[in-house]
Amino acid sequence: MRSGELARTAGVTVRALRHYHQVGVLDEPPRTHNGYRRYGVRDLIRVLRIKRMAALGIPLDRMRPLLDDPGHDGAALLDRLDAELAAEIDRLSERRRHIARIRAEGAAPDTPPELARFLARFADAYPSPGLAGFDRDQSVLLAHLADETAMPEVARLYERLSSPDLLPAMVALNVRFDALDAGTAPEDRDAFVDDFTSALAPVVQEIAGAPSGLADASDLLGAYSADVLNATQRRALEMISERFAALSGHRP
Amino acid sequence: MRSGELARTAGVTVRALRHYHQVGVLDEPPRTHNGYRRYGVRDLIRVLRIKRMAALGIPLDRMRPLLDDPGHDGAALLDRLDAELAAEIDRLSERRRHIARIRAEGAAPDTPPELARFLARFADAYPSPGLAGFDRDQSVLLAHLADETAMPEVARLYERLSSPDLLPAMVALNVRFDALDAGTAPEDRDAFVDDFTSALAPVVQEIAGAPSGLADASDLLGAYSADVLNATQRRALEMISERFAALSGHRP
DNA sequence: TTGCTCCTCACGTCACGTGAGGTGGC
DNA sequence: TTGCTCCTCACGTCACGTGAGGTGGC
Repeated sequence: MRSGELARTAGVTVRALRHYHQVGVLDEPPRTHNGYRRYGVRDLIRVLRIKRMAALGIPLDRMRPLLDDPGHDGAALLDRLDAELAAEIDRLSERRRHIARIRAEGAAPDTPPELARFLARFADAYPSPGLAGFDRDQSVLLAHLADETAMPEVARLYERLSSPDLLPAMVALNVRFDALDAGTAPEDRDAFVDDFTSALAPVVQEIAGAPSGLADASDLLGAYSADVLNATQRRALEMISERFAALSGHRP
Repeated sequence: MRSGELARTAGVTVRALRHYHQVGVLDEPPRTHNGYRRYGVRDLIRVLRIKRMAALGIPLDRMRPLLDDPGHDGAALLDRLDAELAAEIDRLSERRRHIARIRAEGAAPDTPPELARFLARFADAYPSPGLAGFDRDQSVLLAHLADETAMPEVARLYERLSSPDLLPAMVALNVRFDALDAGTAPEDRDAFVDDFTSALAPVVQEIAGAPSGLADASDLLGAYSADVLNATQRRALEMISERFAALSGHRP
C-alpha cells in the first residue's frame, strides 16, 4: 500500500509518516519503480503502536525500546509521565484560579489583583485616562517590590487613599500634580504642596510611615520618579517629603 | 541600568529580554558608548507587566493591545484562555485515566488494554518470547479494525481462547504453527490442521462465526498473513478455513 | 490535457536555552 | 593579564503543518 492509504487507514497524515521516518521510529519501506514508498501491513501495525504510545504522551524518541525490545513494558516511563501530567495539570489549574481571581476583581491582566479594586476607583474618577496608566505602573512596581508581608500594607494604603472621604481630594491632587511643569508659577506649586500635605497628614499618621519590607525599593522608586516626572514635579515631591519629615520630627 | 541588572530585578533572563525586543513587546533602549543597552525603570515596569500576562498564559504576540491601549481590559482574551485551559486540563486528565487503565491491566503502552489480560496469559505460557510479539501485533491490528460494537466480541474471543481449559492446547498449537515451514513434512502439517480444527471446533460453534463489524477488515487481515507467514503456514490456514467452512456447511 | 497521488526540500510553530566567538572597563 | 559583563549571531526544542515546485500513470 502507498503512503496515502497507510495514512488514511492508520488515521495519521502522510507528513506524520515522513516524520516517523526522520526520527527513526518507522523504517523506510522499499520503493516502487517510480519512487513511491510501498508499505506493508507490518508498517501499519507499527504506526498503530506509535499512535497508541503518542496518545499517552510518550515522546517519539523514547519509543524505540518499547517498539523493539519485547521485554520492555515501559512501567517506569509511565510512572514518570503520570507524575509530569499531574504536575502540569496543577500548573494549569493554578493558572485558572489566577484568571478567576482577576475576573472576580475586575482587574486588568497586567496589574496586581490585590490592588485592582482601588485602582479602579481612581480610574473611574479621573477626568482623563492618562493618570490611570500612571497609577497602574506605580502599582505594578510596588507589587513587585513588596514581599508577602509588605503587600497587605500596600493594599491597606491604597484602600485608605481611595476611600470615599479621601478619593475626591486625591483625584484632584493627582490631576494638579500631573499638570505641574516648567510653566507653573511657583506660588501655584507651593499651594499644591500645602494642599497635598494637609490632605495626606492624617493618613500618614494613621499608616505610621511607609510600609516596611520596601527598604531596598527606595532607590528604584527614586529612579522611577527621575524617569517619568519633570523637574517641577520632582521639586514638589521633595518639598512634600521635607514637610512630612518635619511633621514626624515634632513627635519623635 | 544594564541588561543584567534589569533581568535580575525583574526575575527573567537576559535572553528573555532579547526575545521581548525581537517580538516587539519591549522597545530597544538607547545604547551607551560601548554598545551596552541602558534601560530605565519604565522598562522594568514593562517587563513586569509582560511577566504577569505571561503567567496567565497570554502569548507574547497578543500582549501589544493590552500593553499599549489603556482601555483594553482583555476580558474576552481571558475568557478564551480559560476555556482553552479547561479543555487542556480535560485532555491531560483523560491521558492520566488512560495511563491508570493501562497500569491496572498490566498492559504494555502500545497494546489495547481491553485485551491485555488475555495477551499476558499467552505470553506467560509461551516457551519463547517471539510468539508474544506476534500476538501483540495481531491484537493491535484487530483493535484498530474493530469498532465499539466489535471490540467486546473480540475481547470475548480472546478470553475464551485463553481460558484455562483451552490455553495449553492453544499455546501448543501456536508453537507448532510457528514452526511450520518448507521443511515440514506434509503429514506433520496435516496432523497440525487436524489438531487445530478439532481443538477450535467447539469454540467456533460457541462464538458463532467471526466477530461482526470486522467486515472490511478481512483483506487487511489477509494482507497481514501474506506479509508475515510463510507458504506452508498460509496453506495450513487455508486448509483450516476449508474445514470450518465444511463444518458450518453441514448445518446451514 | 486534466486530476489525482506521490515525491523532496525547507520554513514556521512558541518562548526562549545554550553555546560560540568576540569586546570593553576594572 | 585575569574576571566580569556585555554584545551578536545562530542552532535547537517537539511533532508535525503548510506551502513550493515537480513527477508519473489514468
